[in-house]
Amino acid sequence: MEVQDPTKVRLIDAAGEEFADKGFSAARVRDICVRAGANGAAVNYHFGDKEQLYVETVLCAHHCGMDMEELPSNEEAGPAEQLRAFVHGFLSRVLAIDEPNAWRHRLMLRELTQPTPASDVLVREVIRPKFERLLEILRRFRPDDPDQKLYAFAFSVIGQCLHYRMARPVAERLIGAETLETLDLEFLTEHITTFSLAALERAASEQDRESPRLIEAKPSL
Amino acid sequence: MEVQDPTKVRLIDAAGEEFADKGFSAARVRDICVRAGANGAAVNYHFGDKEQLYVETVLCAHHCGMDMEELPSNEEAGPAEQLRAFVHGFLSRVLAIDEPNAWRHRLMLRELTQPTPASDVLVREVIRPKFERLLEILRRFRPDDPDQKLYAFAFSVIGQCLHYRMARPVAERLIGAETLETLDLEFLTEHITTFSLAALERAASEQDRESPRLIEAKPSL
Amino acid sequence: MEVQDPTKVRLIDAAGEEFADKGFSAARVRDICVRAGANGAAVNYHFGDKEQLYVETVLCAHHCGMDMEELPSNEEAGPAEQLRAFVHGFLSRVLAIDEPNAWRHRLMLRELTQPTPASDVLVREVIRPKFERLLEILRRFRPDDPDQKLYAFAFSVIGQCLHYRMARPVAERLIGAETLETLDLEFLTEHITTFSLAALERAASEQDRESPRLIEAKPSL
Amino acid sequence: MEVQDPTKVRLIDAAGEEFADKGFSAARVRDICVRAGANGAAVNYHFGDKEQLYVETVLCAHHCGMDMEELPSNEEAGPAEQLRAFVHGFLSRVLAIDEPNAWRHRLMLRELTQPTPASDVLVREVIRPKFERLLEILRRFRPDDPDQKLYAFAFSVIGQCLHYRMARPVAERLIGAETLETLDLEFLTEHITTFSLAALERAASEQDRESPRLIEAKPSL
DNA sequence: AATGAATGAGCCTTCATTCAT
DNA sequence: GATGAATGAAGGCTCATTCAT
Repeated sequence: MEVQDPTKVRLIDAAGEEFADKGFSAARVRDICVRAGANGAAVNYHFGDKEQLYVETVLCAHHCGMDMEELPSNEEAGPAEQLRAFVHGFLSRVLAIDEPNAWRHRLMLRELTQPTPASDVLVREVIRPKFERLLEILRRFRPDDPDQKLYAFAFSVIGQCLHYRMARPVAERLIGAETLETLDLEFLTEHITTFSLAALERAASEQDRESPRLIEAKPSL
Repeated sequence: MEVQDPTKVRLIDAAGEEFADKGFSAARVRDICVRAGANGAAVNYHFGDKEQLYVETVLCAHHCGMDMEELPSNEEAGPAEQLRAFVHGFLSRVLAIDEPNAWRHRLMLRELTQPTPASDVLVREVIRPKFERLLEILRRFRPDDPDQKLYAFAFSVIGQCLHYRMARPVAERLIGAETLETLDLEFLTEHITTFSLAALERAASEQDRESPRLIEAKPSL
Repeated sequence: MEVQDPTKVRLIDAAGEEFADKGFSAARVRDICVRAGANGAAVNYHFGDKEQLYVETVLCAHHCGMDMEELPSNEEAGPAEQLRAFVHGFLSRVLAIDEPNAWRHRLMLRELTQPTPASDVLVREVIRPKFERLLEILRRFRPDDPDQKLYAFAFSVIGQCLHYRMARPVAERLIGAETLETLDLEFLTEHITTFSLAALERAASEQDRESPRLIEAKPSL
Repeated sequence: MEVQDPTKVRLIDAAGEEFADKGFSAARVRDICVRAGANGAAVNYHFGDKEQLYVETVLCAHHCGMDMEELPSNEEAGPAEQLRAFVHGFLSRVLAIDEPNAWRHRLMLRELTQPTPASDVLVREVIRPKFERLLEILRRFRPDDPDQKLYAFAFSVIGQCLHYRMARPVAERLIGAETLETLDLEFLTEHITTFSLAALERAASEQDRESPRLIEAKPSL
């Protein structure tokens, strides 16, 4: 029933915003302290230096706030439903941008494209479990495909989702902010799930036709 | 037909590498000058300041080196072939990472996620034409879909491709560098084209049946 | 007969080591506290500030631990024996370096070369009595010499002894640590006493003959 | 005929004064820059950081200014004259305190008692040659003594000289500044030379009598 | 009596920029 | 056209000190 250290927490919260907005090198520890309402030496007192603050901020990003499980889906549901649940859960975090603690998502996205030593833990504890979960779902559609193919499927699903955060600023300029707003969580969940199901449910025989390099060599499978 | 100032060119080239590697704020003008074999005051002499150097570097990234129209697809080909050609062309740039001038791609990718004032021109002159071209292709598959839906299709295609650059560091850790190598240009062109065609070629009637809120009602799948 | 505050004592002991090793400004109060196993605010709590801690440490250096009067020489002994006893006592402290409380000696040596306000007391209570004692001894050799000459003799004796602490690091590099080890307390007591006696016992008449500006005149030598 | 860089030279000069006065850690680079009339970033521009400035300052201390050779003594002079010349030359630097460039001496004295990595060069290039020179002189007095004994003689000579710099502040308080002034270069040269000659010229037979530990064991030699 | 959290002054250093040549 | 020297602003960080408990 102990009250958690408010200064340190506020510091991490402020650092999260700054790091997510500006990146590590452009973020100023002074700004972080001001934002946290703390003294300019506070980060050095609590974290040693800027880099350790960054590490702790990234770790906190998925320890404290990323337990937003997308799992309302029962395991007994069909694979399509599981995929839809996965996409929904994934997108819900990808699209979260205005809510409090949104910096956690933005910061983790930064780690995806520009990994730092801090992202090792991130991959191990957050991303890999999620990736394995997706692979399981996909394997129910394509039990005979090699891993390589499954990976490509997984990346296709993930890539579609992530794109809405990664390239959001550009997307806004391309189709306008209002139109982009209409591509909301429900719409995109439906779209991406359907889009992906079409490929996954296509008969394996059809699938094989598509490999131009192996047409003669691989007759029936 | 004058030979361009070699120092200025070397400067932009060096700046491109630095900016692509480290981002704007983490890049050091001194490092850029050293890399270009120029004096420490060279960027200020040639470009005024760091920011203008960045702008010119970004502009050069698609003016000088983005002779990106490697699309050998004839207009008379079927839409599937056109899509394949588009994906192939897009992926070829996305996957280019080791070749000289690779910084141009990496730098533009940075602009996607963290747009700067310099990216306005980028969107207008490079990205939008490409996006429109993709929309044309997709519209031949789905002439009756609203724009909103077409945008979603386009983003699905683009997102799949871009993911292999955006999240490449993480992907390497997830499936291993060697396995990731096997997902090469040919393989991914085939995979993404097929994956997308499956969704695009599915009848619109099927498409519409998939209401996201009919989970229990969903009959067969 | 109260047991003295153990924390305060440990603090002074730790401070002594730090100050003797690094000097006043390079010593860190945090390191002192850590070394004393006390809280980081302990020195400010017990001593007010760093400077007062230094003063108290210097004072303690000769109050508590400088039971330096190990001179077993009887007053009735000849002056040569008294000189030997003095040199022995002085050297024994000068050469003490590894024993516990060695910081007291090292710290006082620092005060010799870089005096601080704290060294006023040191001179008055420790150094001057010792100096006067040496002058008494020397005066028995040279009752007719002026003070100026006696001072020079005294400084010659003291200078020879102190050199083995002052320039010890350099001496080690010059002749090697092992060879320097052979110049131990007994050896040096003998050497310095003999060396000095030779000068002291030389007849004053001889002494005066040695005019520095009679280089050619110098007869035999 | 090139004019030497004034800023860098002024910087070293100012640094010399500061370091000699306050030691490395207590010296402020800002003060050094102010004293040199240079910008606060000047030391970092010219030397990289404070530590490298210190090293260069120490090196400069004996490269540029320590070529004040005490050698007006001809090699053909007797050993006593050579010793006198050595003492004179050594003392002249030891006592130099008010003249310009005096910081060189004070700084090197600091290195004697508190050696830093920078003092390696100092020992090798400045101190050891001087020490060897002294040993040569002494060996002419005592050709049969072992090295150990010669070292002790050398340290006795050096110790007497150095004491007037090492403990000068304390000596002032002990005998008064005015009296200390009378112990000037000429007086001390004479005193220390005579003092040392008495010991050196004492017959070897006498010398041996003095070793109390070997009285019975070492009868005649 | 003693501590952990927090502070503020100031230091070293970095870095883009300018200036004289 | 280009450079080396020099600068000013600002950043991260250290450290002694203070305060509430």
